[in-house]
Amino acid sequence: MHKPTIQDVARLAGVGVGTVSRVLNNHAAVRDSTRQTVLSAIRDLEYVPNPHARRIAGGKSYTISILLPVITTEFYVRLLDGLESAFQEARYDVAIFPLLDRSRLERYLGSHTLAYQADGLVMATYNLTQLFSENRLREQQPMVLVDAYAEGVDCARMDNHLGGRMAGQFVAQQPGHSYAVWVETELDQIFTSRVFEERSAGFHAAMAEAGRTVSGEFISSFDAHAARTVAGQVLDAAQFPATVFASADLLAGALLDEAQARGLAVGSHLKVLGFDDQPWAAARGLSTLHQPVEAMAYEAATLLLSRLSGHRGPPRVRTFEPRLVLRSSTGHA
Amino acid sequence: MHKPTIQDVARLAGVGVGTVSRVLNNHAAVRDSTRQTVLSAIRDLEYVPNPHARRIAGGKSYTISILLPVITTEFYVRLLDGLESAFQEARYDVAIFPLLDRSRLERYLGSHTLAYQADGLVMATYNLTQLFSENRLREQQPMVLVDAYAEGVDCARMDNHLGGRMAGQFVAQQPGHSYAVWVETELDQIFTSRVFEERSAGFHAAMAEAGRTVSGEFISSFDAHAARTVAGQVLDAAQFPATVFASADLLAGALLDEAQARGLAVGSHLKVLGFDDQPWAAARGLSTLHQPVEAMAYEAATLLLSRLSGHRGPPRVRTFEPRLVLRSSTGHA
DNA sequence: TTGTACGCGTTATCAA
DNA sequence: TTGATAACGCGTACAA
Repeated sequence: MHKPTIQDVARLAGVGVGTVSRVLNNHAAVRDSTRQTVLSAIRDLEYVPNPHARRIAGGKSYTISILLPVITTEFYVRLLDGLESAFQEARYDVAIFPLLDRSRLERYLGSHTLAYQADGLVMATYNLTQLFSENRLREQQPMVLVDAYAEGVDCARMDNHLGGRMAGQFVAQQPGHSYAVWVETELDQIFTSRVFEERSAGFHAAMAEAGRTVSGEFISSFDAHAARTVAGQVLDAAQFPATVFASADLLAGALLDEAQARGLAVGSHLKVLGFDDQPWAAARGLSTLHQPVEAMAYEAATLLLSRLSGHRGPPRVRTFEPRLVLRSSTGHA
Repeated sequence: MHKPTIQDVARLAGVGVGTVSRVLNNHAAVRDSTRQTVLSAIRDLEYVPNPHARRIAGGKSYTISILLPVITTEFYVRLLDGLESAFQEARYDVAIFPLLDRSRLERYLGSHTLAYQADGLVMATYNLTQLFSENRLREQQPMVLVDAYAEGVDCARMDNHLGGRMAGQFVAQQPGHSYAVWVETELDQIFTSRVFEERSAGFHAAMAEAGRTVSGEFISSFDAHAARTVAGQVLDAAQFPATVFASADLLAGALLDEAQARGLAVGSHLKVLGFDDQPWAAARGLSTLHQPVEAMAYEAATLLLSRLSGHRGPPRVRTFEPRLVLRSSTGHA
């Protein structure tokens, strides 16, 4: 009474194992009536293909490893969801490798873990391609960058420059003074993402085009406590009416908190624009830039899958655009 | 120029594949000289055994899957580190499966992901054993709970009751009024952890034993914004001098913030005791309960590995004790 | 359109 | 102590 195999299915359905395999893999020509017979046999036996046997027979591991930073933020939850659903459709498995710090990166590179044995690699946010030159990652491994950009690799990225520009254009239209809060860049070269630099460049370009000046800029590290402290600094320094572009919703949320504590009228006296559209943003009326994360993730998976099925050709870059969502924190709706 | 197989190693070492396999698995009798020959061949070829082939031939996959909640908090970083290092020592591979919500749990159970095919299962914080009765998880799969407890399964857990008790004993010694802040319990049965209930029970028991009453209790969800709001409520309601036990450092941190904003003297007029000993706790002078997370994780791995190597017998429970760390938020040091 | 037979990389058995 | 060889469950040429 062991787990049913493809043999059992074939016997019950009265066909050869080859036919069962074809049904399993949606292969070309199988007569529809036999397909049905096979499928019902599969159901009856509650047959589930053994993925390990599939891997060994097919010569592929049917596994993709995903290297990503901390995953608690909504952004990475959505990213992971997009990637996993796309890969699952293609019957690929996913090995998640959270990159928490450099020592974990070393562990990944050094050990011969499952992740390292994968057919393909997805790298999120960080541009780890510089590890190529160190020959740490096998050059020929098919891979794709999500939410990051590098030359010579397929990329699916958010247009953060445009996002910053959209923010700048909006802010430039508001009366009064303009401020911005940025996220501190990581010191470790390898773990540096250019996301916030790009948002900043776009923001400044738009402000300059509109002939507006930024009255003050602030930098915060990416955690709630620091954000709140910086929010206090911003409101101490600001001249009102003021519009603040916070380059991440985390920072914008802290500004809303601090403004509330000070009894400031958010939406008129003080306007706040965030970036990310976190789940709570709608409830708190935070205007922000929404990112099509799932679409970007899905596209990244598609790019990688095409390489895995033999696609050659120059690296492709897919760019996704944020969308401005206006709510009460800027006096809308 | 493909990946070397056991055949290649055997050929280079001038032995049979059986011998190589024996060396690989530390099997009984292999002459030491041939063992060395084989090992050096393995090194030369940079040979790595194919886990899928092992799975299919030997019935084991040498993979452990780890089901755990969001992993950004320091607690899970440390937990993951402890687990990974223990399993790596035993040459087991690790498949991480972050359980972000119910849909991801479904994905794990429904699809036949790598994680699902592992030899063993580690479940962190959540007690998912009720899924057994639904026959969703294969009953016979070796598994261990970390940071959780259930009957009939090996567990490595923190004694949260004792932690709460230690907090209660400390708070009971302080003059003035006593308050407590708890973390909201998840609504979803499956994702319910009893951690905070236990801390609460221990706390109340200790207070009762000391003949002290709790002047007020508050509940917050586990996020920075809510914590700050609740912190405000606590300080609004409190009569001073007051000592507040916050059942998680996240909550305690919000209390420190709010107290600072109000200009309250922390350490005398207001004392705050947290739970977790987050990395920032020392810098901010937060008194708190430190948890030996790595040790607990390592022990969990050991329990599981013993099952995998054939250990039978009744479920074992290993309990770890928090340690009270006193800093300036309670007027120490 | 379908069935047969071989190969994938490893472990386990058995004879040497 | 070793080597040859039969499994393991599946994909896929190739033949029918």
